[in-house]
Amino acid sequence: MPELPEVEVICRGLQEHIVGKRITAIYSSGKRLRLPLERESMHRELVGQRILNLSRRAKYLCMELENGAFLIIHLGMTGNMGIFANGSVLKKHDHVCWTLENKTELRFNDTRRFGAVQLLAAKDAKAQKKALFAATGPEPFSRTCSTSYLKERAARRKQAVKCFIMDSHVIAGIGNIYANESLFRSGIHPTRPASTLSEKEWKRLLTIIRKTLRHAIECGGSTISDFVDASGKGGYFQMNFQIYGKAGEQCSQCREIIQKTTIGGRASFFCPACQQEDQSR
DNA sequence: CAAGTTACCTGACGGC
DNA sequence: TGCCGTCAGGTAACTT
Repeated sequence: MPELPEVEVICRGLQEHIVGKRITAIYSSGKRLRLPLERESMHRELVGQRILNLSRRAKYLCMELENGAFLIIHLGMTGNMGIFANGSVLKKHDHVCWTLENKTELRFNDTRRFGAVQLLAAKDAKAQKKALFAATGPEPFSRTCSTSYLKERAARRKQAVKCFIMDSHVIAGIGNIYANESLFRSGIHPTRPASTLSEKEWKRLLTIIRKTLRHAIECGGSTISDFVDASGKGGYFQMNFQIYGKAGEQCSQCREIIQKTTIGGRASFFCPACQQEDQSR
């Protein structure tokens, strides 16, 4: 579920509640997440440490501690983070709780446990972090992620453009939903081989990806104000999807019936009129 | 090297 | 009512 905008909103929402606070205790459910939880070292490295900052890279949350350690959190499909009163009743699927000095707790909840909580120990955290993101593509809002960058990366790739923009090694943060939305809004058919997009099309697609992500962040931003107890507030904020999940409905632009297909094993939605398969548009 | 497939996991939902 | 199959999507390891 959480793609770049959701992670960004969670990141911003948590900041004011945790930055500057000291971790006083850690609880974990013992259930396995996508990666094994290093309970011992997490306790050793984090307890007593102040949180310096929280940032986002791709769909990961990166928490930096004053001793130089990092906590890297991925929300997987169903993960969420929230702030709760210390000692309040745990919800089902709360897997990790970091108690803070001000009688609150940061909690990681993840129904399907596709998420992961990774500790980067202080002594080589910088190097580990670098290695972790070595193969990760640029952030969509970064200068590095330019029209020419995308065009060059796509040069010899016959892969569907939808799979291409969802590839985190190419560009960070775009999941199935925003890939569908961005391609629809760009008028590009999702199965078009990535190498066939013109410079002009890449330019439009990049602009629209940025616009779509920014809009989604803004829609989610309204939930920040009441972020305490944010866990459980699922869903995709207030953003209205134009194409995702709309199979059989009329296209908002042309009234054509929206089609559904599978691309790269993922549900894909498109308007056959607005997103022509041949590239002569 | 590119690209396709599978595993990981739970809950919701539809069919019977 | 309940059982079963299917689907949902992020990531990385694996196969082709």
